[in-house]
Amino acid sequence: MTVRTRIAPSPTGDPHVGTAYVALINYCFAKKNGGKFVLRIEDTDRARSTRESEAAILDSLDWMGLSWDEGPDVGGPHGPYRQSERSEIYREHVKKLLDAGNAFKCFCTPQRLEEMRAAQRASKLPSRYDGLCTSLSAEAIAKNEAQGVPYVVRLKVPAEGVCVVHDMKRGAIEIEWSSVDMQVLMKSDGMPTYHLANVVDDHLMEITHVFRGEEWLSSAPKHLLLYKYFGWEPPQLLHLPLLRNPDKSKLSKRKNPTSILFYKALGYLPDALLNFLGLLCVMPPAGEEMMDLALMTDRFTIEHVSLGGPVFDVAKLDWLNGRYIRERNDLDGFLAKVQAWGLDPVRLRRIAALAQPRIERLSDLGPLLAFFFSGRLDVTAEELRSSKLDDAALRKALQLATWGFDALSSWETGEIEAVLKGVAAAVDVKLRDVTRPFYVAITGSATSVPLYDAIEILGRDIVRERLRHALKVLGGVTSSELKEWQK
RNA sequence: GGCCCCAUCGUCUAGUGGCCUAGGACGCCGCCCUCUCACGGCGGUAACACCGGUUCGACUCCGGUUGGGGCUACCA
Repeated sequence: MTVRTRIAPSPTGDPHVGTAYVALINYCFAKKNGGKFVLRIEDTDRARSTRESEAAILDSLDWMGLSWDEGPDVGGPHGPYRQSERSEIYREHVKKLLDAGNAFKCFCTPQRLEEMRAAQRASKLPSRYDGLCTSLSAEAIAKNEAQGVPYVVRLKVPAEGVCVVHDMKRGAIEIEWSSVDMQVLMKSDGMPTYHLANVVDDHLMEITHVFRGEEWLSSAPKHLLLYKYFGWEPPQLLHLPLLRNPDKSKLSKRKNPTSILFYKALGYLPDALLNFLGLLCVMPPAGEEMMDLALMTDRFTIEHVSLGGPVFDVAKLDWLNGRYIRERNDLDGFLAKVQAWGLDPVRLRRIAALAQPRIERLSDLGPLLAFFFSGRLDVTAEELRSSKLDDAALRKALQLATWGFDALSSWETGEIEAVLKGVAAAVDVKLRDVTRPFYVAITGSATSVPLYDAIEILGRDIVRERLRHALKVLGGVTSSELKEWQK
């Protein structure tokens, strides 16, 4: 049997370094065993999935040198590779489950479910669907459907016994069926949930090994149950540890840059970033930690995938990136990389347009534009402070802007301006008064090129990082402030 | 709270019962090189979470404790 692995990102945000890490492991295992590596887009969340995100994820994985044998862009024998285009397949499979009595229609309203969970929480019981709709008569179901009452389809779960999940590294894991929820398999909009789609697709796409994040471990019983209901052989499972922040919590963009785009924007080389991720799952040759993809593939073994959640150590990434810059490039190669990174004609033209009206000598460009070619700016609290806002209001403004920017679906000056206007209103000062500290935080100076353009050109990731830094030098935000401002 | 996973220097890790007075790498410190800095070279700092077993012998096996993490959605 041919080994087939997959990476199945959800296009609901920026391409995450964790996705690249999981992809790398799946890639290495497939290639090492002469198999295929498949890319599938899990866009069953209609509200959050976007084509822009999908494109960014594909571009980023490609940028890092991870190529797939089958996927939405290159096609393949098991397509389509985008779940939103496979609705009919899921519908058929849900029908099979329903007909066999392995799933049931649930007409409970979100309100009832919420009340149910609140009651369960109050009495300290595990949160789990109470099974009300499992006892609905055929007539009641028909009546509801005739009236057009929206419903979901839920998985029937054994009342007792244990499910044994075989993890390739952790061995047998026992989970009580009584702790497994009657998961929604098909949402009221007719789209499947991850749980259903992932099982159906992995089977149909003949995936033999599933290496995925540890966050899926506790839902593995649901997946195994589906394989059983369908009469299919489940793939081998291996749950990978989650990448961590320095404080050991799950790597999150709230605390650290997580987007591959950020690392690209800062001038990390794709080979270095990939090598760095490889150090977390491949044992390098003695005395040498530089590895290209071919070497990592060759050396990959699941025995050397460690289970402890690794901290994403930027200092080590920096060291490795430095080595790639100086050891893997002659001067011409280095120059080409510099040009590709910072002297992209389109970007440069936009920047030049901002600078031209504001300079008297070309040599004014350096100080005026340095912030476009920098990572973190070493801005101090003194520089950020303004007479119009006290520290608390200043922090609130920065935090609200961070949230506002994160929520933007499109990154362009109009939207950016709207966020800042909202922030000004929220802290009750004129726009120009709230804007000043943002100039400092983002451009490093209170006098600079237009802010909205600068923000747009710098990109979401660097802006988030600079706002985070500003917040940090101002003493950070307390959790009570966070709660208060969220309103 | 409940369920589950994990546990070697600050960080990434080697180590699969004796080879371990625990090895490497990053970071940090010192020295050398040197017009500065960086690079490079050399040296140093620093860990088996704890408590019980099993064993002639535990970093390695088992149990408990502690700590960390994940899940607990009509998100993935």
